[in-house]
Amino acid sequence: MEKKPFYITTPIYYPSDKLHIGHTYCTVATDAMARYKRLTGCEVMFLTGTDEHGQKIEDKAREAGVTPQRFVDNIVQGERGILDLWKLMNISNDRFIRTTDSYHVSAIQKIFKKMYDNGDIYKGTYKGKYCKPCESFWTESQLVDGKCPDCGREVQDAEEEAYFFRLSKYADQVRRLLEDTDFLEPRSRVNEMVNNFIKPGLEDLCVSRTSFTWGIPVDFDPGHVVYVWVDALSNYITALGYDNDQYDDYSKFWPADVHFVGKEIVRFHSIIWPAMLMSLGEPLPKKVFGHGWLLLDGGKMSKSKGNVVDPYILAEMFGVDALRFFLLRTFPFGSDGNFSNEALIQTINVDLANDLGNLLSRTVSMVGKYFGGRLPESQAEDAGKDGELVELISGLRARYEAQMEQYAFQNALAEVFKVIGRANKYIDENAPWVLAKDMEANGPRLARVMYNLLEVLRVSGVLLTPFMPASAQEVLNQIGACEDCRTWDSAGVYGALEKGAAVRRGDNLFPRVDADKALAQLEEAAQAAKRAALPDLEVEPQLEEKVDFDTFCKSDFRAVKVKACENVKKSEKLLKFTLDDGTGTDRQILSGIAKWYKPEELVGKTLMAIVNLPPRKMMGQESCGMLISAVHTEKGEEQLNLLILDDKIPAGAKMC
RNA sequence: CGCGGGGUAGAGCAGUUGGUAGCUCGUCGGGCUCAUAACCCGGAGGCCGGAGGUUCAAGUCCUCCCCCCGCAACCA
Repeated sequence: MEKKPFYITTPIYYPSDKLHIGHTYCTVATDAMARYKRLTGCEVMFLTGTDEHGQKIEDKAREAGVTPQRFVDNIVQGERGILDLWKLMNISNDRFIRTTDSYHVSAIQKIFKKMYDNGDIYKGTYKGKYCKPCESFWTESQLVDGKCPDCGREVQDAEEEAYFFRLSKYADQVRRLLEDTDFLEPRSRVNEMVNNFIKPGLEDLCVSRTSFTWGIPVDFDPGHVVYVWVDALSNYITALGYDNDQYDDYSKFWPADVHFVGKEIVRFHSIIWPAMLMSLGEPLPKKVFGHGWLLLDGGKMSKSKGNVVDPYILAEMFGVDALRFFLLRTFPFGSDGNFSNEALIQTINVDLANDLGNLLSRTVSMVGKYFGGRLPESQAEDAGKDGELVELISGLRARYEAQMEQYAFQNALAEVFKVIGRANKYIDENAPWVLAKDMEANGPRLARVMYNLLEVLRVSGVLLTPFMPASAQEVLNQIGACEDCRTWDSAGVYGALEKGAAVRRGDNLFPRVDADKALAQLEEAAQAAKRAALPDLEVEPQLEEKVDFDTFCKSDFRAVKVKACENVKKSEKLLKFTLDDGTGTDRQILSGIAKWYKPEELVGKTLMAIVNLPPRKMMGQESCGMLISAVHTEKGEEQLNLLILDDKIPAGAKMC
């Protein structure tokens, strides 16, 4: 039988920075959906990727002193980059598109030309405010107090030649699409779009730029590059081979079944993207789903707030499956959710360790203890005691499916865990350890109790596979599920597990997390990350104030030789130097550099000192002058290097 | 009156078309011992942001007000 195609996408992410937990959330959700569809027998195309052009990347690359291409290469392919992250998170995307891929670039040029030729893209002028020193355009609303938001200087009216897309032409069609169909979900987003953007009147959209060069050139008009809309949104079709020879699945997979997008880009996907496709005469995607954000302390996550959560740290600490599960189990997909480490740990401990992990552990252990790991064929059911559980198992797949089809991951998982909870209760009701006291009489009954528990684990295991691929397989392995009873079909029926399947006890699937310890570790990791984010190298800014030559000349700098050096008792910072300053009398200087130097390594060195500072007492000892050091900051940590001079310079030589 | 979302037990959330207010954690008490000090049962704890209104009946519909959050057009 022909498999039903299913095409699902994440947004393509903007690699100006490393990705955070919010991106991970969206990608994990898409992955769970893709795996679910594969499980049900669809032929799935799961696309994700990166949107790599634009001013911001160009600027960031310049700051970093590399070409834009190298800059994005590093974030995408580099260590702990985007590809690494998706590998770590066990993301099963079939394709990964980068807007710098050559096939995409040439396809975009064709698409742009096509829309130009059909009259939907035309040349006009883009009016704005221009800041000359910054060489940047701003809109009226971006200005801060009427001045350039970057440098605060005055801006001037300016015009720039640009291409525009006739978005206005499609306003009515798009409005009907939004209001009369379930193209955009959740429904609450529709009002927002219509009220905010369509009702006030859709203006034509500026789709090219001349103010930067890091973009796809408009091939028939040098100097212009394609601006983000056409470039980025079209990825969903170019990745299938639209207007290029790299791939050839367009007819098979387009229109997409669903685009998962964050609520901040719903506008682009529900207004601009359909309009573009209308212009191209191509079918529209079946659905755009705008999911919510993960908030921290009720507010938005952002670099500037310094509250960005690093998925690497969490995955490494708690396990990939636990993190994936948490994200989809805890938050309704359509609305915002409050992320916290406490909630993550709680979910792991309650759902995964106490309920699921412990159910597996106690069940497998009892099958081992009472039956040597293999249940007998002869089992005695007790309709009164088993009925409710058996019915729950039989209907679970259908309830799960109903929720999954609405992208209600949270509810789908709640259904699974309702049954897991019921199974734990079932153990209590049937007290297998009591039955086991008389195996002769109760053996078959006990076997059936255990079998029912294994069935709960089997069906749950199958249905949890899209969320926790590795752990769910381990559940199925431990209960000895055969290949045929791990399928979607088998998850829909009670009794698919072979009666005599052999269990195999394994390690604890989800160990309990020690919350206090884990939180302390996370705090530490966060601090470390903060340090790593500090600039590699910082030096003090130069003084604005001038010093006159005479004043400068009053400072008497001399070469000095270290005759002896020792730590000052009871002082952590001070070293005591005995110096030859060329006068024939030893000079003593105390210097707060013990953190950087050991006394013995400095003996015999030639250093630089200012010798006419007034003597000063430190820790009860006199210091006559000061040794000169170079200081700078690395990763926020102060670094110090003494000026060590050439040994051929004689003691007492004047510095000038 | 720019737009949208939200204000429900100590915390975090669910509440479909109006009909006795639920879940998880925490807390208090009990049970069990197979299991990852886990599991099971029970109790306490809410005038569902405030004020009006519709209705036999409102967290759920209508009006007004207060508070929190996000977005506000080329910023990807």
